[in-house]
Amino acid sequence: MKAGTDLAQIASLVGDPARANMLAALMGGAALTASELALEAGVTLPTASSHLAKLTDGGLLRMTRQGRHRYYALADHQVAGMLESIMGVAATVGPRKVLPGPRDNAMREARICYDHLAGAAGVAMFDAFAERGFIAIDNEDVSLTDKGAGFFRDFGLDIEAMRKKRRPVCRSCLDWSVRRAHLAGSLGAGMLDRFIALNWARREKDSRVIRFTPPGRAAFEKMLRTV
Amino acid sequence: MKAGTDLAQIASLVGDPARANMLAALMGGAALTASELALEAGVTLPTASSHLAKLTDGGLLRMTRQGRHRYYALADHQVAGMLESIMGVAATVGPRKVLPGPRDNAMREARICYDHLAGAAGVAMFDAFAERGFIAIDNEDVSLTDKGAGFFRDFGLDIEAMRKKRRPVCRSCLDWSVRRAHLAGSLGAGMLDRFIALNWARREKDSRVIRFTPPGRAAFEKMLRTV
DNA sequence: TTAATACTTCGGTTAGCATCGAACTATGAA
DNA sequence: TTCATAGTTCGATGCTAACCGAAGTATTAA
Repeated sequence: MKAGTDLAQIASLVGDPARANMLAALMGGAALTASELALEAGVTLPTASSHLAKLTDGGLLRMTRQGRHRYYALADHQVAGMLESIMGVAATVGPRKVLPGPRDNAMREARICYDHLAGAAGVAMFDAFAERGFIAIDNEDVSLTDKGAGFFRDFGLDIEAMRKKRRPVCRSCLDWSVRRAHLAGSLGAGMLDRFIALNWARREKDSRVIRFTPPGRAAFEKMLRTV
Repeated sequence: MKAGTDLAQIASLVGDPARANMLAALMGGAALTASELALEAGVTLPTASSHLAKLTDGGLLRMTRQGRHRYYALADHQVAGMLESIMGVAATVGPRKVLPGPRDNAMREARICYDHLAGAAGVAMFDAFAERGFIAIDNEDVSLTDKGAGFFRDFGLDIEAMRKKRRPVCRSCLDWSVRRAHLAGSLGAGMLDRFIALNWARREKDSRVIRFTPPGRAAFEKMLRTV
């Protein structure tokens, strides 16, 4: 019964449309200012300010001052994971009758999900790695194989450093747009970092869209084929 | 922006105290009648009925009629996972002053998490195995040692068969009730199977609670000590 | 048929909270 | 200092939704 109260407290924070829009915007991983979030949520500054205070008090956001700006970001990975899991449920039960506009198309193709690659490109990568036995999948659980560790090391990732961190190396994450799993965890984040470092892709400013460069797209697809 | 709306829709369903209490009660895995859930939520039948309709429409619950009863249960695995993840956030953020009721106590003590043992008993077992060097823990990653393989073989598990499967043999899984790791993967599942085969424990019907038999409890604790 | 149980629907009340404008605080620039 | 930008606090308003009692439907029991 007290469990229900805790549940309700957190969920009701997410359950308001204005706040939910702010949280969704922050799932891109970037920290945003109060004004930007107000715009994103479609409310005035005072309203946004009140919501942001609630979210921060509730432990869902953390705030850092920088000059006269206040940057808000998701508090931690656990919060991001919770939001993804709610989105996952929303995607499976939702009406799903939205015809995607041009911008949505880009989102469906490749976007950032907290800090790793999601969308069709993310799903394709996940499938390719599984196919080749670089990752082992057991329902919800994903683990890195020895064979995979070798490949990712060659690709420029520091697997040992990842293993030392508290964050899971491998995780699957359900994609709301395609309803398929993609690669999360520090491995997923590391791969996206590498793509950007190699100039295969870049983040679109103030958006969750990931744009592949033409040579990057080719290299990415080649990697999937040869994998 | 559409993402935020979906998010809010689902979260607001969970965000009402009465509904959250119902959902929490249903996390036990058992299907409950409308009257039972009304009692659980502390509201009258009409109010409960209205809430249950919303939850069912929203895709969070599924209902089956049986005579003049209507049994409600969580819609699927994904919904249960979402609730767990919200509880996880609530636990890290929340005041942590919950006095668990008798039923919650059983859940905290020993319950099933997918297919392996969780709760205090699961954590104790995990710690004991780690202590003795049967499993090696490197932050998130857990691996089976040679010494451990010998022990588990003697206990009746087919380690070689587990290694052949794609599923990771060893995994750790974070427990929301105690916030400590316990043993997942095929080894975790195998151990629980053995406990049940040995009649040390059994699953409570329509629930996630695991009940140890008195001799089973003694044998389990002896195993932990001698391990 | 009658009665009882299990649950839903309807209607009206109430309380909470999201919202905004206006005024206030704080940081930075001229 | 003065002005501008960024954000918060306050007070009033209005809408939503949770709630219950009473009446209605459905299923089983006698």
